[in-house]
Amino acid sequence: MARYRVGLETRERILSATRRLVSELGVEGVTLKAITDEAGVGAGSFYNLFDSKEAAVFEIVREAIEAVDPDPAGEGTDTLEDLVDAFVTFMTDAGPIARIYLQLAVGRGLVDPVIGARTLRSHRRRVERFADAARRQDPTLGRADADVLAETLLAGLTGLGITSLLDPGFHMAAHAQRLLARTAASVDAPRG
Amino acid sequence: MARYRVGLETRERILSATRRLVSELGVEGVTLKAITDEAGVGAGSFYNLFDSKEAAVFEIVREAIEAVDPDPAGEGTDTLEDLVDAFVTFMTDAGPIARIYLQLAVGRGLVDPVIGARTLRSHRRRVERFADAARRQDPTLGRADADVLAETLLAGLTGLGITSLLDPGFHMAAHAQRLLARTAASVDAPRG
DNA sequence: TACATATTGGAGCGTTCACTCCAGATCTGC
DNA sequence: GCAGATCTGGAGTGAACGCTCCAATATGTA
Repeated sequence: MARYRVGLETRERILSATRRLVSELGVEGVTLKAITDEAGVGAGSFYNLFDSKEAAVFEIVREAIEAVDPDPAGEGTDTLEDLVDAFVTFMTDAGPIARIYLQLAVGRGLVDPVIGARTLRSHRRRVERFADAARRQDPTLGRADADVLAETLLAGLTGLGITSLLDPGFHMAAHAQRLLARTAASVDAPRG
Repeated sequence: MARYRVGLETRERILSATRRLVSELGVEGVTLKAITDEAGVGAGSFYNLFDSKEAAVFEIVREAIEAVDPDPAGEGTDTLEDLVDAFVTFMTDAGPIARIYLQLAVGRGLVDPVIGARTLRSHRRRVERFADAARRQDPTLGRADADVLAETLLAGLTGLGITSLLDPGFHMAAHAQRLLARTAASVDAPRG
């Protein structure tokens, strides 16, 4: 939507403001006015660049997820451990944004079909990446088994992530490492 | 708050209406007016019986969770499998209410400190019940190990529940059974 | 029956807030 | 430096909605 340089700069100012405010107050806690005031622009400028308040929020979440991607180019060089680490990093280091992500993906995705479909799509892509990494590490692993492993691992990570955001004292990294070790082990030797 | 018979009946009508509407439209999607219209009462009657719209929603979620409890009396007779089954039943059979539960616990709990604290408390209670059941089944299991097992298992179940609500084709029961088998097995033989 | 207490409906209050509109300023390619 | 597109602020719109208030009525109790 932005074509001129000033427009692109304004866009960045708005995204920074949105990131700051939404991190602190959550999606519902932030008004459009707060964002435009913080960015030093009028509402008209905002709507010249974004379709809605939500669109700006989606954008900052997207950027935050992309920032921790261990293989942004999609070259297939990431290991299962890389992916788990990235997930943990996102949940712990990008805490406030991770909160927003879950608020949107779970809180809204379960109610709004459009957001739900979007969430499901990105979930499926993530499962596939986890499964691919698992098969690279253990070529004897069948596609179906790898999918189940990936689905289970991701489910566990998501649950741990939620707990970690609810409980500041929760040590997600340790739990995630144990989870990865167990999940992988149970594939090598299905009944220990 | 209700003392007279008519009040108790009104309370039930309001809860039924809330259950119906909120199941269909989500918490934010339902207005107080919709609830009172559906229940055939005025706003005054509603507020005579409930502190807020939210209070009524919490109540129906509480009742739905209680309804699947395999050991409501807390006699310590439930097995790990019972608890996993109850969780799966809640997520699949009570689908619409489970949606509301997650919407509140995750979507709101991560933003509103009061709801967050409440969610964390019930999470801790649930971890304890899972851990107790695990130790009854395997008395050699240490308390710390049981807690880790419970925490991990619950995290996985939560993640699977979210996926199951997002993806109608997802077979949660099968994944949960596998998860239980693997989690338990990995404790008996930590490194397969 | 008389009295205290509970219940009732629903008008309306007070507020919030995303978004529209548009005239004028600014930009960029030619 | 001109034309046409883009960008700008911010007043204003319009709708939403949780909750209060209270006089009238119903209920239970002694």
